[in-house]
Amino acid sequence: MRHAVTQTDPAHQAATRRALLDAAADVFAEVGFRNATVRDICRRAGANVAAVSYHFGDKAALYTEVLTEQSRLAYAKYPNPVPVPGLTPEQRFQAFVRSFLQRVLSAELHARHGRIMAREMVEPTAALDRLVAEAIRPQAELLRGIITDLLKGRADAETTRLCGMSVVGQILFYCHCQPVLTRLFPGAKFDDGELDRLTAHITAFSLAAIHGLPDQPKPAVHAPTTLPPAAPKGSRPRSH
Amino acid sequence: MRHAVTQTDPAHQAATRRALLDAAADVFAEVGFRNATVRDICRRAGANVAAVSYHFGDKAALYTEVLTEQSRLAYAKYPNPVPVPGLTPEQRFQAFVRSFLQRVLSAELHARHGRIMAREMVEPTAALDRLVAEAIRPQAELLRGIITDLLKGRADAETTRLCGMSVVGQILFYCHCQPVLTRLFPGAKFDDGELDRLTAHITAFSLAAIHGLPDQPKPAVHAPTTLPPAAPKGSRPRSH
DNA sequence: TGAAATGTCAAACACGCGTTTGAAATATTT
DNA sequence: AAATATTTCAAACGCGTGTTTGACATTTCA
Repeated sequence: MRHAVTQTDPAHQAATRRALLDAAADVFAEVGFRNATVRDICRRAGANVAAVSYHFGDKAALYTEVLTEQSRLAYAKYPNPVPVPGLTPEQRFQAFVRSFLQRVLSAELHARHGRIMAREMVEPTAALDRLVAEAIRPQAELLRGIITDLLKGRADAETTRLCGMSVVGQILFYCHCQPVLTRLFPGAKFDDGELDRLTAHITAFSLAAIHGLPDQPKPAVHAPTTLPPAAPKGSRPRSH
Repeated sequence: MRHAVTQTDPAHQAATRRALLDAAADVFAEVGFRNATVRDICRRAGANVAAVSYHFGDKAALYTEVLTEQSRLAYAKYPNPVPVPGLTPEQRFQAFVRSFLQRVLSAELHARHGRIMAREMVEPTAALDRLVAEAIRPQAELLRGIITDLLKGRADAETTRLCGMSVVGQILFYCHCQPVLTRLFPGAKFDDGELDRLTAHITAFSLAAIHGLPDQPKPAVHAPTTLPPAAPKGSRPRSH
């Protein structure tokens, strides 16, 4: 990769920083910030051990740069749906789920964004606060708006929030639990090759849930094995 | 005279081993296997650095013992619902969700089981295979049976599996994404103090979804922003 | 008792880590 | 061409890690 040019010709000089960012994105996605070693990153980038310190200051600064870039790449390639007037809330909902899944599972981006985010959630670094403010909270607000429209005033803010978490939980499951899924269902894939299937299921499941929610949230039951608030047999609350 | 046991086992000698297991459970839950240090564990246990090596062989063996014990404790305190004849699938479903949430969020057990499992999923150790075989797969089978009953033959095996993952995804969300949740909703708690609320929501959401699923799974859509399966009116695919 | 077995401890070992160093190699400017 | 700035590199530094060591304390039991 570097034999065609001398080591310090301009193309190669710019390339070292780029190679470090690429290698670091892979390593951080694979093993997380703490377990990643700058020696491994530099080896994959074909650079010297001191390169990270020289080009980025230290390992943490490289990480935040990778985090920012991967997030930017994911949203650039798979942006949130733009609010086209005339779209039904159901259509906006499906588009939201689909783009979310794409960003998080995209094989073309090596699922780096999703895997880095998953690690950041289980083992937060100092970069998480900015990430929440700049990426996650807008995302949550977008989803909240869609679900509010879907509910058409049939539920309070708390229920709306819980519905949002039910949706995001379904999506992130395929990202957070890959190691378990591959062991539980060997042979089955849960990458973006299954994008259409996963989008269709999560959309159908969630829309049926939101449309079918009882108008007033039932009070919580206390006994461990008490009656669910659910309907008896035959009642299919798909009122529509 | 002692009994047939030739080895010495007064309560006092067993105390160090016990203290190590307790301290290790806390530390592993807080920072994960890789980031945990035996020095920290031993300090909290009031033991010497060499204690882990002496009593358990090495750090990894201590970890698998902690993993096994915490799983056992969680299931002992909050067992899966026993299949009482006469219970509706809806009742069995709610009991499943509730006990799952309890095991994973229990403050009394310091949420150790859930936090350790969350880390094990994002960063698997050699212990994950056994964990899947002994704990996770039976759990998945139990849920699959309940959902099969709920669906009453209205969906194929693949849809049943996807529904199970939608349910588990909702539950694990509160366990996997705590750091984000506390930043996104400061002041809100998502621990087992909210057990009733979370159980009620996940149960109502999922039952409405499962009861409301279309009888035949729709074919997956292919265009990135095409119609959702439930589009009332004004359906006009976006061109972009 | 006394010797063997068992548990504890401070110290040290071997290794991997992030980072720094100072010189050498290369680009850039004068 | 000379001088300066930039980038690379092998080597090493300082530190934290899991683990081992060997002396010492305690318990067991003939």
